[in-house]
Amino acid sequence: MLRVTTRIRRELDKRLQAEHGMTMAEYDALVPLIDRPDRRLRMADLADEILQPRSSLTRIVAGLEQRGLVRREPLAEDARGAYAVLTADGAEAFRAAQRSHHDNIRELFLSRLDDARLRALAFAWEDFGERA
Amino acid sequence: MLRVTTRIRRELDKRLQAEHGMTMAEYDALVPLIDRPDRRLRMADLADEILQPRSSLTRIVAGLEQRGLVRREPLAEDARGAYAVLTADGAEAFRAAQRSHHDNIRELFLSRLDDARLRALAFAWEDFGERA
DNA sequence: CAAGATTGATTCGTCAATCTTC
DNA sequence: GAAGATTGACGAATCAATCTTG
Repeated sequence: MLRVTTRIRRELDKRLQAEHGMTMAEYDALVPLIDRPDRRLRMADLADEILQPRSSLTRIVAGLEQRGLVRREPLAEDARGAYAVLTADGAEAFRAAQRSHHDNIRELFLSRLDDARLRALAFAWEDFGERA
Repeated sequence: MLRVTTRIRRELDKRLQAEHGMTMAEYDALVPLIDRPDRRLRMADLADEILQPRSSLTRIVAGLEQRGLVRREPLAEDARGAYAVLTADGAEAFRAAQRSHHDNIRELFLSRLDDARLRALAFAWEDFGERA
């Protein structure tokens, strides 16, 4: 199962790159940002949300910033910290990517499972992270 | 779910490296070899089994060969081809790695699911590869 | 000296190009 | 010219070391 999901993730990544020039690591980083009303998160908090080391997030945000999808902003309260802020371009690019990404997930994954199997999966995984 | 499984795989990989100096890609490549009675497979066939591009397999086998776990062997029938052959050292190293890898899978994954959830997972994933 | 963040250096994975044999 | 396999070159991920501010 780990093998299959890895394979699906690889294919999703490839398509996202081909269709939107965006890696899945970048996509994953944008998700928590677009969910925020102010579209910003501190670097460390964002890194934790997407389960990535801080150094990896630095590279990811650097790439996104260069393409104008995210910008860094210093904090007033703490001169050490920095926000990653989603730009208007970034929000638009993300939504476009999200549409085809969801389509791809349906095609490669969800459509291959009937209702009973989907329910079984939902049951098996619910609260996995929270359980011991 | 894809996120969680990716995270588990990352942790499994890290532990395999720390405990046995072996990546999961290497581990995955050894599995089909140890299953064969003659402990050998053609490079292209092995690449297909583990769902990796041929070029990736070449690197993986190169690393394993350097450590004496695998050796390359030319084919009598076709001078283009090459076998990857598991050595005695390789078989021993693999079995040791396999023990702790299975322990790690139990700890990070299986132990967090009760029987009902394990059955649900098995049901959801059975024959996934074979279905449309 | 701890926390937030970045950088240097290394490794891993992959594509496209290449080499050899069929 | 196609198949089997490897190599060159590049991108992505991550650890340890570093820089700055608290």
